[in-house]
Amino acid sequence: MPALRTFALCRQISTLSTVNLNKTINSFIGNGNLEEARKLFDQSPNLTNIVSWNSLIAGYFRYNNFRQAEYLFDQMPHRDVVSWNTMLSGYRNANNPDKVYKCFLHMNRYGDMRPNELTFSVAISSFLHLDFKHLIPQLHGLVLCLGISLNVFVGSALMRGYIDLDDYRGLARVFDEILDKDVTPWNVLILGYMKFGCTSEAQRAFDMMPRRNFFTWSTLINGYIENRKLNEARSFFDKMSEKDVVSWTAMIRGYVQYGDFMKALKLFKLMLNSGTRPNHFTFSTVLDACAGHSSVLLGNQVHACILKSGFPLDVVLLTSLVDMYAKCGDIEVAFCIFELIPARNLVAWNSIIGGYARHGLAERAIQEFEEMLKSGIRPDEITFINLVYACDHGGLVKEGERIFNSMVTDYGLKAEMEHYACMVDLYGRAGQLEKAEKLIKGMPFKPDVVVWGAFLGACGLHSCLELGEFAANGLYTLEHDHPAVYAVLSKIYGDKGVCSDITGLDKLLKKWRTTKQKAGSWIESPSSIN
DNA sequence: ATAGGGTTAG
Repeated sequence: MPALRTFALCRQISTLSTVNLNKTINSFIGNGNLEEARKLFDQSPNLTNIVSWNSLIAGYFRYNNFRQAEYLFDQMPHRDVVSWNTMLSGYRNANNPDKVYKCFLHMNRYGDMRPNELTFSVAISSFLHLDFKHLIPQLHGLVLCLGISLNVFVGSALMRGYIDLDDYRGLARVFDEILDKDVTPWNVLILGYMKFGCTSEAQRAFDMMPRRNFFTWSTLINGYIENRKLNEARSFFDKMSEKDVVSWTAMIRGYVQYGDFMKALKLFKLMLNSGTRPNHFTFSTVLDACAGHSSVLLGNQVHACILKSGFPLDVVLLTSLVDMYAKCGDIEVAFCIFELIPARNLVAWNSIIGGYARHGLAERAIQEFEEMLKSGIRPDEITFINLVYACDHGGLVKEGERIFNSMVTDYGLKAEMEHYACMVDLYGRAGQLEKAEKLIKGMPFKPDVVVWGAFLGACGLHSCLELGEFAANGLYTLEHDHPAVYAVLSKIYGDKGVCSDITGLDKLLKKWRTTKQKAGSWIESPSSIN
């Protein structure tokens, strides 16, 4: 009897100490003191239980010490479902879906462990926006087979999966099946409807949901922006009670995206007056607006605003400045700022090369390209669009041809529509119409309006009747009343003294005169934000 | 001890 009592007492003491040990370890981890936590853990091997192991593993993941987390996991005498989930969630937060996948397989194959809701919520959410997303319906099947209920976490993750897979019905079905929906599944539903372009369904969900939070409003507004409904977006944006930097920036960005630069800049001014402080996302977006508006005056004001705000000029911000000055016509200032960028990345190089290209400074564009290669940055498709564009506008036919070919042979990049359009323009301007024709005929996809337009323009420039008709025909198949068709053809016919054999060309010409596209200077007169 | 939504650069 006394022996039994002693045993019970010991047990109680040891249980208490284990709880205390866990508490102490956790408080060390909470303070970021992993070393102390580990020391304590190692010093009391007979007091550690599975909770302390799991805590330490989670702690190592939190501070990105994957090696130690994996080491401890391997050393564990027993693992429970929390141990596995901790590993999955650690890998998920480290953006390592590959390891999530392997760990999930391992858990089910050898772990003799039944996955729970948390397992699925973590696994599914790691597979979003990736090739792994095709596993998501299978995981859904497994959830059903195991009789696991669709709680808000699993449900929301699954909904996002179906959005990813463009499965409208999957999305709606999962939403219906979620038990005790809180605000998140509703938000995801709005997100999905907006992604599918169903703005009125999204609006209806917004109207009928029982509770809304900040994300609900953001999701609705961003959805309207995505669907080009700027007025709706703005009207909800104005009704939003607590706007933060992100919502302001998203709204400003929306205007920039659709070319309404002045509205973007005015909204930026409202933002400053509202007391919300811009961050580098905002500044970068606003500089984009200045660039689009081609107003170096506004750009200067924003530049001054950035300097005054004491905001650190990082690569992104400096690149936006380079782009802004280049697009506003001040390529020399753009270059000065470019030289200030300490660690130039691909986008920074592309900006300056693009700037030179737009200014017709082909040699300098190519020179910067060489520098870029020397610094070990690999060019991408955009780099080559800029380079070919530079050669096009600088009249460097041979060089353009060489660069275009090296893109494919030396860098393994695929020529896209814009590359072809530039090359056609390049050959066309130089009068090498046959080469342009050959390029068009050899394209792996159907030429678009820009390609045909460039070719047709070249035919007009060099008054080539036969190819001009070929080009006009190509353009006509895409757009029946493209004004360039009649303009260019009538010029060629005039030059060649050929009678129009297109029925009603004169009538069409008259129509063209009335619908002629408005031309405007790229550089607008400076104006202030008001 | 492990879990979920919105914004950058060409």
